[in-house]
Amino acid sequence: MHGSGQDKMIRETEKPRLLVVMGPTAVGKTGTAIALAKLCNGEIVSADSMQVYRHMDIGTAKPTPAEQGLVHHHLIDIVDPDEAFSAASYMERARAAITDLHRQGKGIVVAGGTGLYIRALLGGLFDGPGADEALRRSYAAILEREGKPGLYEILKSKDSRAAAIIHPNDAARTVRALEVLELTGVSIVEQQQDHGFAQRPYSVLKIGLRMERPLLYERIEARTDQMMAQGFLEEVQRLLDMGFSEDLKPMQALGYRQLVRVLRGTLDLEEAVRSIKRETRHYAKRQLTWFGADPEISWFDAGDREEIVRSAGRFLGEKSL
RNA sequence: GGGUCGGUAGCUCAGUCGGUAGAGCAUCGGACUGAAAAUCCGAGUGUCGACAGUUCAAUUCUGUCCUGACCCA
Repeated sequence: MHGSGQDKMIRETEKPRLLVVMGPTAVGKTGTAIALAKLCNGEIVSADSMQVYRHMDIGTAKPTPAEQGLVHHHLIDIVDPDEAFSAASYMERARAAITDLHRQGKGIVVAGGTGLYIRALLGGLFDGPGADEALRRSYAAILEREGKPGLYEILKSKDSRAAAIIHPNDAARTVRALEVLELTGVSIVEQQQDHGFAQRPYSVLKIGLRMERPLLYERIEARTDQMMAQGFLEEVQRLLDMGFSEDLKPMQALGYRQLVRVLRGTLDLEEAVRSIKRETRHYAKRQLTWFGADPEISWFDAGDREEIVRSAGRFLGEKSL
């Protein structure tokens, strides 16, 4: 016989169970996540690299106040656009939120389209140094002066293992590899291989939402038009008025960078909307590639809410067995 | 009605002094460990308007037709 005290102990020591809703942009993750959260008396932990920013609402397709009123959302509106943020900050804060929810006995639904953030949350990141702005500025200067070949030559001479993996044109990864080597003395490749995203702090059901490509693209275009109608351009103007520079990372995001140019008068509005639609399609394609490579994902038709709920119920139900 | 210039990839076009063709964008595929809506890599997907003639061989030359733009009436 099991006493209730023992049950409680088992429950407290077992890993938190997570429903993770993933898929390309505009496939309907928000609605599915809300439905699942209601099912399990849960709350939502967003896994979206843009929705973390305050004041960026329309362009990031953030859940509306009404939607956020239905179910509590975490990891949304947690930093200003001029604050540093990263996959590591995400991991730390999302894990804290999950620990909290688990203690409260709440259900937990992770939902988002940022593959790296989900991977970091579920598997960890190698224990390396964060961004070193001074170092990055100095490499940016080298890049400016000598171009990508010059930067890559430095990597080749200092870390041939990393150079073998990183493409000469990929300046972002070249800089990161140099940064890690300089700050730790150990090749980034070695540290990544040792780590291998091997942490398993959670018990997870990965729910992938799929949709026929033409329909997905239609939804992306319709949603872009809707964003414009809702005042996306005005939102960008507001951000600039608040003093957030167009050089900030989040202001380089899809849509924001085009609309900044419209406001600067260097891009035609119609052209900008076309560009946003096109690049959002490309973005969805990259997400599909990322998630498609994950063999742990169970895929569902985005519209088949019943089947998703049934599978989630089975996964969560095992908890009480 | 006459004339000129066009019709080649989904789009805009280049090209072949006759040996079945290639750029940009679109599209498709891939990578991704502290910027990830970022960054980067790869692939041409084609009745060369139609029919006929010349030719070993025609998308290319010739003719007719269809079609678009412009000019003259």
